[in-house]
Amino acid sequence: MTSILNVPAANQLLAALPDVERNAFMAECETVELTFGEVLFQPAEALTHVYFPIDSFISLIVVIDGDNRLEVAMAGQEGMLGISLILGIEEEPLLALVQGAGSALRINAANFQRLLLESPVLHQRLKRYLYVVMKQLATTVACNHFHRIEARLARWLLMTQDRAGTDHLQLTHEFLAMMLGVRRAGITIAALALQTRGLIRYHRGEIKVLNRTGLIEASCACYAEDRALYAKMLPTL
Amino acid sequence: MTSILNVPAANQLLAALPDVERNAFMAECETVELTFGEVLFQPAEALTHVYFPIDSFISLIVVIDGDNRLEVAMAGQEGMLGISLILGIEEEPLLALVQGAGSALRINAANFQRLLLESPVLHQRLKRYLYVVMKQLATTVACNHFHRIEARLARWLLMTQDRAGTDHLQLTHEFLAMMLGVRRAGITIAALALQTRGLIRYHRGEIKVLNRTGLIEASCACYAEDRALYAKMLPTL
DNA sequence: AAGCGTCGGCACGGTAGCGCACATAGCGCG
DNA sequence: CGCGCTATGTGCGCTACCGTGCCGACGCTT
Repeated sequence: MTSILNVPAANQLLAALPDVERNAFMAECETVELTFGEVLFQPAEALTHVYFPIDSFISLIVVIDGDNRLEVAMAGQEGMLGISLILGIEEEPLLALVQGAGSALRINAANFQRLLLESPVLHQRLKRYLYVVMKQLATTVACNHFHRIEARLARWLLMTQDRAGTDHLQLTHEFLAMMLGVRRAGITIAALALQTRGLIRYHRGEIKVLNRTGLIEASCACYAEDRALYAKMLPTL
Repeated sequence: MTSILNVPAANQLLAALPDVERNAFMAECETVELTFGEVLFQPAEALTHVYFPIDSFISLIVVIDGDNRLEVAMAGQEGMLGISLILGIEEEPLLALVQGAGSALRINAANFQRLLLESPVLHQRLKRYLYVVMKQLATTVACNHFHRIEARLARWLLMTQDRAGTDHLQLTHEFLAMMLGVRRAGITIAALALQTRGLIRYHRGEIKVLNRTGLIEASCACYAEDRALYAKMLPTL
């Protein structure tokens, strides 16, 4: 009887909903397991489902000039995938790549749009989330432009840690280089600097965050700003 | 009698509306003159009005680390200012700086939100515009990261020309440097290269576009992509 | 225990763009 | 006509990062 109340709390956008709305929403959802490297959306492809990660997390990536790639946003249990459907647009602008395996709630696009009309609190909450993502996108333009690799790497590790919900991440330098749009050698140098300062430790694709506070200091202010904006717009209650 | 039909056609978001919706909207609008350098919104400030430029155009700027500035979007007669109000959020994330003096339609925030509920075509059109801006933001992250100053400058000049509606722009290197987040000397070099190729001519703050096609070739593909997306999502009819 | 693929450290020369500073040159104003 | 302001050109040394390629180390497989 109470099981329905325990499960959905895992996604922060859904957790704070009134019971009626959440139950109606959950009734249309299915739980899916996402595997590392899976592509949820291709740019400009028709959007058939919307995802609410529970313990998985997904990178949103711009593909430019054919082969250049750059991560511009990330979604985990604090967010959702398929935000353009909030606007009634049935395609996603970005490549959505599963970066942390785990489960997510999934809902059919048509049902999602219908429920949006019937669930005012959900609708408002998702519009606020969309706003947060937009502002973060704008910040990211400037962050990528002005901040050095080391600070951006620190920010990125923190964001990932928040979404993964563990201090133990599985990431190679190669992968990080693609996310930040830089050389692998560039990541090696930055990661080495963070490790030397005792903030992280890594070894063959396993990164452990040792000192979160120090990592925040090493990152640019963009990380703290992102968090503050989310907390302000989408309080957990 | 027909005057109401002539004026509003100037803004592309409003021009394509059914008469009923447009008339209702226009009834709440006032025309204002915007002057160069005027600030329409400060980041995180309460949003009292929404603007639909007619022949003015406005830069949306991220302010980061206290003093760094970078333009991340632009709005002219093809767009609007105050997009977050489409989502029901009464603050803007960015600094809105009038870059081309001219007129704009202005509407009170409360009336705007009310009209949105009563005008389905307008609402849908604005949601599509918001999507376009979001995708352009994402593209801009990558553009600023991967493309060189010269290409970005060319793109920027083209975007500005479209919004100014003339091949004669008033812009100093100093100003361009701020928009692109680079040194003035960097702009001098890039502008000189474009001038040498016969694409533009400039002199003490006056820039003339001589060869639009050539300028498009000199710019990165981002310009053409932006245009294509807008045309696809918001056909002029 | 040997082999092999993956991961990370490192070195090389090259380049875009930086910060700074200074020089020139139109243009308006008295 | 000359003064001063603003806009532009340019030079210098410097930094961050690039592309490439190599090598060693680890650890999984057989």
